[in-house]
Amino acid sequence: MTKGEETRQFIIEKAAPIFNTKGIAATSMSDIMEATKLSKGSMYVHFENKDVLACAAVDHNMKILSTKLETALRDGKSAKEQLFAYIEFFSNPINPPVIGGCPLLNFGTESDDTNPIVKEKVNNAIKRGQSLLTSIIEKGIADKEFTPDWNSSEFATALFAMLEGGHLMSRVSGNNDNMKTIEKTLKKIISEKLI
Amino acid sequence: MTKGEETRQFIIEKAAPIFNTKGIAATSMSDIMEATKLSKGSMYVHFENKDVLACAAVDHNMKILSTKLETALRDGKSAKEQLFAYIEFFSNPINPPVIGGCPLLNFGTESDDTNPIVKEKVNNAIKRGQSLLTSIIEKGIADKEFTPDWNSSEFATALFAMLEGGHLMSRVSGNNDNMKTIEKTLKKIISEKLI
DNA sequence: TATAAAAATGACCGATTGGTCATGTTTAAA
DNA sequence: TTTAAACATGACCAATCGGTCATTTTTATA
Repeated sequence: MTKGEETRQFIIEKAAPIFNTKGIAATSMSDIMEATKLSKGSMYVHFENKDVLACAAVDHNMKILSTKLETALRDGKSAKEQLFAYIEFFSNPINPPVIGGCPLLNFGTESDDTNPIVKEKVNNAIKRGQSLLTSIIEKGIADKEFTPDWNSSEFATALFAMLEGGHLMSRVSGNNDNMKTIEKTLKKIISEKLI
Repeated sequence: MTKGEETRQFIIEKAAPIFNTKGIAATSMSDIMEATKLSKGSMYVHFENKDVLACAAVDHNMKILSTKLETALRDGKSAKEQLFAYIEFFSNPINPPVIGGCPLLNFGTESDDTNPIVKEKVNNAIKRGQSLLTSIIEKGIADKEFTPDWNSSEFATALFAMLEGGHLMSRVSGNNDNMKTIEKTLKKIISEKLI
């Protein structure tokens, strides 16, 4: 990595949690300057404008999420264990895997009416999440772990929605109670599908 | 209503959809001035600052939501019908009952890390939503409509989370497909609890 | 080690932000 | 109809916004 690439990456890493916490619109270049201790001119050497930096920060936040999720799923031996790991990975919104909370929720709600580029990034990330879940369930069905009549993509959608909704509820209430209820509910449904 | 109260209300009604669409931080007083065709000074006669106006707009958006929801539930004769009406009320995020989409989702995600006052407003609104759902289910159980072993508050939480999560997914994807899947899933679960 | 390119700096720019206030106009009660 | 209070106006304010650029410093290669 050249010096320039290093600095660019450094800025992204410092900026990502700020954008995810405050939102894109509410984050100023001064915020990033303060966090990086870099001058304004230097920021614009590496990013042609704030939007480009914000997009890079969005990507980075989602990358952290998917990387950490991948790690969390790796130890799951069965499909059931992987689904449980997936749920547990999202079960602590007060101390979430990505600083500022779920970037899909944060950037999705901010961008849906205002920023089509970020919106599409979030849309694709959600689709990837859904298809990952679907494939885990289908693997479980193929391995005779789950009942074959289980509608995999339908449940994947429901599970994903519940986790995102539960994330919101817990973040706003300031505790994980709602999320724990959802974790319990989801695990019960999955257990009922075990053969 | 005095002239002043009328103007104040007029400003709130014009401002509410803007705040709900763009977000609080990204909405400027100039945006409100343009929408109301009022002068800046006039805005500050009725609201001491932007935060106060934003809070009033948040309240107004939530009021619209709860009022429309109340109307939608009124015709439901049984508990089952009311639950279905509740779900259907939220089943079209692309053309939602409140301009800009669900204010709980929008203001909740924006405020959770930055605005404790709005955060608490959203928290209370969610609690009201949950207890409304819980009481409908419990009425259904008392009326021998649902099986008595149904955990009402647990399902209320799950239902609420799924609707919010589905709302996000549909808004970001630009269509109601995910929400329709969730509607179907929820209705199936409820139907299984019918006696 | 010489040197050209890349990176970093910070003063500076116009535009916009939230907010104030003296002034003029409208409202509503006496 | 008088009159004081309430309301509306828009020029104005300091602060901050995103962004530029001439200049200096650092990097990396020949």
